[in-house]
Amino acid sequence: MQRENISDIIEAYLKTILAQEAAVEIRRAEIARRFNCVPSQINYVIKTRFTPARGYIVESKRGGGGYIRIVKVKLTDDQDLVQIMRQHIPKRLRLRDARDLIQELFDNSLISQQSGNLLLAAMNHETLGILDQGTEEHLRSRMFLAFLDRLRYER
Amino acid sequence: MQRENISDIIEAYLKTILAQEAAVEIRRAEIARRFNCVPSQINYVIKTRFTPARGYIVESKRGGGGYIRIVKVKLTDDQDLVQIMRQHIPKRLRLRDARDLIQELFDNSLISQQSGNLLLAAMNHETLGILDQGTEEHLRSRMFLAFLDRLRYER
DNA sequence: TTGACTTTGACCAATCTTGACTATTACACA
DNA sequence: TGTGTAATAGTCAAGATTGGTCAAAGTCAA
Repeated sequence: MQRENISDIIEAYLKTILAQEAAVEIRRAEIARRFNCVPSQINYVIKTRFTPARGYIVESKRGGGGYIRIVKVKLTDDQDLVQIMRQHIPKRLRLRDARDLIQELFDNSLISQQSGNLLLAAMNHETLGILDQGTEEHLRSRMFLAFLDRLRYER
Repeated sequence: MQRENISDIIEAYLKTILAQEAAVEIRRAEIARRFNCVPSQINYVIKTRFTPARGYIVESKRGGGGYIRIVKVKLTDDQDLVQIMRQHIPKRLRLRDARDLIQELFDNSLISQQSGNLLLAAMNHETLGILDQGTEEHLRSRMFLAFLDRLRYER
C-alpha cells in the first residue's frame, strides 16, 4: 500500500533524524526539492505534525544561511509538563489536539495506557457528538483541565 | 445466494481479510466501486457491523491519503461485570450512580485508581455543569458506555 | 399495514497540495 | 555607513482529494 501522501513521508523522514539527534536543521528549499514538492509544503508539515502539543519547538531564520530547526523537547520535571499544558489549553479543544496531549502525557509516563485510552474514549467525538461543535470543544477543554488538575493532586 | 444484500457481502469481504490480518485499511471510494454501491454504504456497513460491542475499533482520515481502518481487538477474559454493567446503564446517569459504578470497577480490579480518579474528574458536575441537567446526565451515560466498551479491549 | 433494515444521493467537513505574494537576512558595494 | 539585491523562509487562500452525515426512498417479513 503506497498511497501515503507526501506530508506523511516528509514527517517520517524528519522523525527518523530526530530519533538519533536531539534536533534537525534543514533548509526548506532543499527538502522540498528532495521530495519533489513546493517549499510551502514543508511549512504545512511542520505546522500540522511538529506542534507544541506534540512536544516540539520550531525555530527558523530567513535570508542567506537561513534554516528551519526542529527540537524535541524533553522535560525533566513532570510537574512542569502539567503546568505548562494547563496554561496552554484553549477554551475550545479539538479532538486531534486532545489526542496529541494525551499521547504526550503517556510518553512522559504521567498516565498509564489504560488511563489514556479511557480519557480518549471520554473525549471522543463519538461520545460528545450529540452537542453542537462549539459546546463539544468547550466541554473537551473543561474535561482536559479537570484531568490535569487531578493529576496535580495525585502526586 | 441471491438473497444476500450488499451490506452482508461487504461485511463478509472485510471479515475475510480480518481473519488473516489484525486490521484492514481501505479507501472508501475504492471499495464502493468494487461492490458497485455508493460510498456512504460503506459507512452503513461499518456502523452496523463493526461496532465496539462486537470488538472492532474503526479509525479514519479524510483528505489526500485518506483511509478507513478497521481493527479487530482481543477481548479480555473476564468481562462479565462489564457486560452486566453495560446492560444496565440508564439513558441518564446521575453523578452519584456514576461514582458507585466507578468504585465497583475499581473494587473488581478492572481499573486502576488513577483511571478511576480521572474518569471521575471527567464526569464530575464541576466539569459537565455548563450543560442543562438533562444533557449532563445523558452525556454522562454516553461517556460511561464508551468507557465500558474500551475496558473490554486488552490494548 | 407496519416496522426494521437497507440503499441512495445531496450536502458537509477534514486534510493535503500548490502557488502567488510577503517578510527577513546576509552581503556586496557605493 | 547606507542601500540594493539575492537568498531564504512565512502566509494565505483556492482547489483537489478524501471520508462523514442525514434523511428520504426502497425492501421485506411478520
